[in-house]
Amino acid sequence: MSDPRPPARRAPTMRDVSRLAGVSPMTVSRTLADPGLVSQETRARVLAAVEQLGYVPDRGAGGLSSRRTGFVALIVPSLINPNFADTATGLTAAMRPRGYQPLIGVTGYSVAEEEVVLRAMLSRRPDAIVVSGMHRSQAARDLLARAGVPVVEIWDRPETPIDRAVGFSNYAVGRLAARTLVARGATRIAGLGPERTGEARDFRGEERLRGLRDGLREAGLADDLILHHGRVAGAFAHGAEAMTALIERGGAEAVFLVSDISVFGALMECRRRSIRVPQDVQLLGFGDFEIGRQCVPRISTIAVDPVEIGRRTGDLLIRLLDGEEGGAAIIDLGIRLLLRETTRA
Amino acid sequence: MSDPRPPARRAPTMRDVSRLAGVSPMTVSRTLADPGLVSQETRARVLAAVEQLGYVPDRGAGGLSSRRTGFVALIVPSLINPNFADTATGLTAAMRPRGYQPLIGVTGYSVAEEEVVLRAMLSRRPDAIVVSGMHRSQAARDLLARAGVPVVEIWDRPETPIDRAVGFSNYAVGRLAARTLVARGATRIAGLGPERTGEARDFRGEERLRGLRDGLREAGLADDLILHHGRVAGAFAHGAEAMTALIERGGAEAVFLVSDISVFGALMECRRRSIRVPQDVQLLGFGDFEIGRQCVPRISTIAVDPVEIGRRTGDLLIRLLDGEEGGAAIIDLGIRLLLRETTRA
DNA sequence: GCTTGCTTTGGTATCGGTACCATGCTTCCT
DNA sequence: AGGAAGCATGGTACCGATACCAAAGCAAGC
Repeated sequence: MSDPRPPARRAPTMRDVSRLAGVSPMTVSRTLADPGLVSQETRARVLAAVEQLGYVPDRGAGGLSSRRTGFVALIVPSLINPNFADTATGLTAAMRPRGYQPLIGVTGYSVAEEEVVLRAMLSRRPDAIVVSGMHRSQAARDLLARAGVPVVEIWDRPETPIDRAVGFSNYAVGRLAARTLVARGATRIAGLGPERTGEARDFRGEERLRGLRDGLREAGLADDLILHHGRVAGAFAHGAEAMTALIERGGAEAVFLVSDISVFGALMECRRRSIRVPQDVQLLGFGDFEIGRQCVPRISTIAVDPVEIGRRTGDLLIRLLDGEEGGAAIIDLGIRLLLRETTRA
Repeated sequence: MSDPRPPARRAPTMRDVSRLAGVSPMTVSRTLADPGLVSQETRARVLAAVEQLGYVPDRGAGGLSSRRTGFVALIVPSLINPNFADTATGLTAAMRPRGYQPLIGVTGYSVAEEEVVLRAMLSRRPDAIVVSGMHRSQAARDLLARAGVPVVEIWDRPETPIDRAVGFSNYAVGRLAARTLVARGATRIAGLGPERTGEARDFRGEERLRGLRDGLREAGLADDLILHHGRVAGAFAHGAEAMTALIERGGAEAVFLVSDISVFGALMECRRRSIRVPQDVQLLGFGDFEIGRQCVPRISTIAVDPVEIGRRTGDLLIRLLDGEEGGAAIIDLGIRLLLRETTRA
C-alpha cells in the first residue's frame, strides 16, 4: 500500500507550539483548555505561536488521555426524514458551542443494523448516547445499559427508559387523533400506516395506530379500517398507495395517517380521483412537516417540535455531563393539535 | 465537578482480552485487524474472549497510533435539504462497510460558520474531507489545502478544484433550463432564486441563474425577470413569495426556479390564484426531489442523483485511501432533463 | 546436521495529548 | 523573621491501541 500523495508535512503538535512559544507543552495545554490558568503574558505568546503554526489540537489524543472524547452519538432511523434531520440540527445547536461533536449513525429502520451502528459508535467512546427507537434488540439494549455514559431515548415515551427519555407519547398521538376525528362527526374512521412485518419497521408509527385503535373502540366505533400497507421508506408513495387500498375497501369519512408526508401522498391521490378534501374525506396527519404548511389545502396535523427535542436533549446532556442532576428521567414535550384545512370545523 | 453516576466499570481493553485469551495484546490486535495472520486456534480463543467481555476496540486510541482515524469529514450547508441528506446517505453506504465513519458538519450556508466547522472537523484528524460549496473563505481554502489528506468538493464543478471534485455544473443546469423553456415557445422567461446578499448565501443556486441568464441572452431574450428574493432556507416559502413578486411584476410565460421545493411553493401559489400550470405558466425546477414526483401536476425538473454523488465520492475516496490512483481530478456526473407535467410539450 | 526461510507470537517504543504532583517564587500573616 | 498559602509553570506517567523489530518453532533443502 504505497501512498502516491506528497508526504504532507505532519500537522504541528503541541510540542511544536511549546517550542516556538518557549514554554512547556503542559502550559500550552492549559492555555487552550482554561486560559485563566496562565499569566497574560504567557497566554499571548502561546496564542501567537498557535496562530503562526496554524495549530489545531488533536482531540483524539486529548480524549484518550482525559477519557472525554467530546462525541455524542446520535442514532436515528433515517436522515432523509426531515424530523430526524431537524432533531440532529437542534442537538448540534445545543451542544456544539460546548465543544461536543455529534456522531450520527443511521439504521435505516433496520433492527439488525441497529447493533452494527451502535457498535461503531461505541468504538468512538462517546460521552453520551442519544437513540431513537432502538429498544427492540436485546443485545443493543445491553450494550447501551453497559456503556457507562448517559443514554437518552428520544421521539418516544418508553414505559421504562434505559436511562433518560425526551419525547412524547406516540400512543397519545393516536388517541388524540381518534378524539379529534370523532368530534368532527366521522363514524367510519380509518388509520393508515406501514406494514408491521419484515426487517425494517416503524415502531413509533405502529404505536400511533394502536392509540387510534383504542380511541376508536372507546368511542364505540369500528376499528376495521386500520390498514398496514407498504414500506416505511418512501412515505410519499406510501400515502398514495394506502389511500388507494382504502378506497378499494369502500373508503372512509376520515383518515388518520402516521405522518404528514403520507397525508400529502393521500391528498394527491384524492386529487387524481377528484375526491374533495375535506368535503368528501377528512385527513389528519402527524408531525407538522413543512410540506403540510405549504400545500393546498394545508394539512391538519398533530404536531411535535423536532428541533426542540434535539435542543432539550442537548441541554439535558450538558447538565448531566457537567455533573449536575438532570431532573426527571422522562421529559415529555407533549403534542399539539393543529386544525387546518384537511379537516372540517 | 463531581460525577453523580455510578462509577461505571471501565470498558474492557485489549489488555483484558489478551489476559483472558492467554495471549499478548499484540496478538489480539492482529486477530481483529487481519484474522489471517494468526493461527486458527488462537483466533478462536481471542474471539471467544472478545465475545465474553463484550469488548469493543477503542478506535480513538487505534487512530492515534496508526495515524488513520477512519473518519471522513463531510461538510454540507444543511441537513434539512434532502439533497444533502441523500448525499450523506450515499457516502455512508459506500464507506461504512470499509470501516469509515462520516463526521458530519453543517454550516447553515454561512461563510463564517464554515471555518468554525472545518476546524472542529480537523481536530478529529479525518482521513479525508468532503466539502460542498466551501470555497469562498480564503482561510478555509488554506486549511483544506494544507490538511494533507484527500479533499473532494461535491455538488459543484469548480474551475480549479483544490484536489478532486465530484458533481456537475450548476451553470450548465441554468443553460439547459433556458434552452428547454425557449424550445417550448416561451419568450418571457423568468428565473427565481434567493437573494445574493447577507451572511448566508446559496452560491450554487446563483450559479444556476447565471447559466439561465446567459442562455436567455444567447437566444436573444430579455433577462430582466431574473429575480433574487428571500432567504435560502425555508425554500417552500421562498417559491410562493418569489412567485408572488413575479406576478406583481406582470408574470411570465415560463419560470425556472432554483429547486423543486421552490417550484412546489410556486405551484401552490398558482393554485391559490387559480393560475393554471402549465397552461398559463410553465414551471421548471431543479433537483428531482421526491415531492416533485408525487405532487399534482408532477414537476418538470433537471435532475442530478444526490445519492450517486455520495456513492461515487465514497468509491473515489476508498481508492485514494487504499493508495491507488483515483483517476480524473473532476468527475462530472452530468444532468438529466425530466419533462413532466409543469411544462408543455 | 545445519542453514534457510516461513509462520506465529511477543516486546518495546510511540502516537499527542491530559492528570497529577512537584517546584520555585511571591505575598501575606502572625 | 519564619511559615503558610497561592500562583505560575514544569516533569512524568499514563490513556489504549498499532508499528516495528525480534525471536521462537518448525519444515524443507542441501
